[in-house]
Amino acid sequence: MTPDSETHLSELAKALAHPARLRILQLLARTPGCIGGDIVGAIGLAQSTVSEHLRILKAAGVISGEIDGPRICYALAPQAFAPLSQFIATLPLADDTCCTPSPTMPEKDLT
Amino acid sequence: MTPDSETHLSELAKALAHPARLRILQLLARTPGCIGGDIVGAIGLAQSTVSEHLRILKAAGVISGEIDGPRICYALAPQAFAPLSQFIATLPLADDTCCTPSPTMPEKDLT
DNA sequence: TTCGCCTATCGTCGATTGACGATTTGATAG
DNA sequence: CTATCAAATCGTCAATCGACGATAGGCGAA
Repeated sequence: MTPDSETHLSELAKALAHPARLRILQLLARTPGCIGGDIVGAIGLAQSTVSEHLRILKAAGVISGEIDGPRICYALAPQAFAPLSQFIATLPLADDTCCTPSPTMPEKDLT
Repeated sequence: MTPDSETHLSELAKALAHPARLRILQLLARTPGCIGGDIVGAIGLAQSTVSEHLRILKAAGVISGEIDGPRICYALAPQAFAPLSQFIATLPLADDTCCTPSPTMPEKDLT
């Protein structure tokens, strides 16, 4: 794992690390066509705040914004999350570690 | 999607949203047995900083810490990431949206 | 051109995060 | 009991984040 890919992965994760951004992504996934300012109404935050979240998502490369006349058409770039999925998928290699209490049912840990 | 699960997902993502924590998770995944303070040496941060990252990971439920004599045995809880993987997996539903430039090859977007 | 709508950017604010050294807690060894 | 080592917690600091209102820019309609 190069420091580069580490940074990239953490930036991908950061894009998902906010409820508002999760909602935006879901909204994009659900909406059949293009969507612009309707996002503001659906999310319930100020227009400038939503724009900022969209900027973050775009900077992370997980959405793209196409200018479509007076508005903008946002679309998911689902492939962008592949590295993150892969990373998660490679983690459970160690499910036979010495003292895992119960990986399949970790109800109580010493929080 | 309940507000609850939104929060939970964003917290899972936040656990991954830092290079040091990614490195810790990888280290845990790679290490055959238990591991305690060796993490500090491997990560290259101060002991208190590493301890804080471990606390965050534990709070997110993605690792568990078992007291093992004078040290602590940390172990992954790989299942913890399942909700996040699922969320990502459900996103590409909209790959037929009106104006996706090219979901399979989004080389250039209007960054 | 001028108006109105949609989006982006700017500036500011409080809250949170990340890092560190210093200190405290906990358990084993002597 | 005391020394020692590992880990957690505390206190502090700079940096980043998230939200907002205000403002600026782009485009179509009148």
